[in-house]
Amino acid sequence: MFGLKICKDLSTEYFRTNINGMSQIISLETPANFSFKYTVKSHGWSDLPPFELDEENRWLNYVFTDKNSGSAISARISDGGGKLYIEIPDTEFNQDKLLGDVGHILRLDDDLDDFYGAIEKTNGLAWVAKANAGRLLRSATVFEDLVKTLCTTNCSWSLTKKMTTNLVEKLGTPTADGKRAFPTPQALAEVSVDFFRNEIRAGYRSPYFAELAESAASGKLDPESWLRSDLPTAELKKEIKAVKGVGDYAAENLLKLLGRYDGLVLDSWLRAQFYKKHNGEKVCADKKIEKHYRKFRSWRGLAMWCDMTENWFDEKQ
DNA sequence: GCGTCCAGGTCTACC
DNA sequence: GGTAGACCTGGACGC
Repeated sequence: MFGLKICKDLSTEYFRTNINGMSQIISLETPANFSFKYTVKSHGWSDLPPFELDEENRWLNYVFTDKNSGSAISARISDGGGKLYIEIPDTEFNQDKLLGDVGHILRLDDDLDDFYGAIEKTNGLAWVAKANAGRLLRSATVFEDLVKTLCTTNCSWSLTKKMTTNLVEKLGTPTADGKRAFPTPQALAEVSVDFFRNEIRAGYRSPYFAELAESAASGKLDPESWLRSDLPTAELKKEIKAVKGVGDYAAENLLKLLGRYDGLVLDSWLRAQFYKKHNGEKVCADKKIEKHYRKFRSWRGLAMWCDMTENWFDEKQ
């Protein structure tokens, strides 16, 4: 396992450099089969604030929150071949927590050997292991991923971006350099349903957001506990679906970000991609899609995602 | 510029 | 368990 443990091990080996006395750079070792490029572009999250991706200059920006102090800092993460370099302002911030969060969002502790083994003999998927793809970018908290997933339901990607941007800009903790973190459950719980409707443009989802924020802020619901849950995936899915506004698609999307790939996360886009690639552009039942990926067992959701997003990457590594 | 239609996933009521 | 209609927004399109 990489992630937190390794981050702790590295905590005494920080590589610090002052840049004009304004910022410092911390380095973090990555697993041998980690690809920065394939991870940050693994799905649409890098397009949503507080993520900011610069493909040309190869860095990913994210605004981290220190839960204890309540402060937020903007961090620029870039790849240095075997290491990540994280540039942060030269200010007081819990660096162990920051490194843990970086490991979490980039899935450094994901063990994909079994997945690569499951797909290595499958025509059309060999590139995945070769490119070290398969790590799916996620937010620093499950709560943030849950809210963002709700923002993807029943709307266009542009509306998802709009809602997420409004949440961050109107309710996120500001950083010293003018950026904002994703709002905490407490910050969301302080605004009304009308605020979600009129300011966030969440439409009919507004009461769902208000209810979710209230539950998470009061401690009645603890989305972070799902990361450590021992429940079988079907049971955990049932628990996630108990959140108003979360149906099959949203629950499976969140499970995917929790590291459980049993579900295919079928939405209209994914179905259309499958019809195009494997069914002669003809519509078919979901059961046929499920049958196609059944052989990958607990990895079927990740196998399908990689299969459908193959053409997102210009050249294979 | 305005009106209309459509896509998108979930909830609720009903069978 | 399956199905139909409502929910709401932004984009596309026609006028």
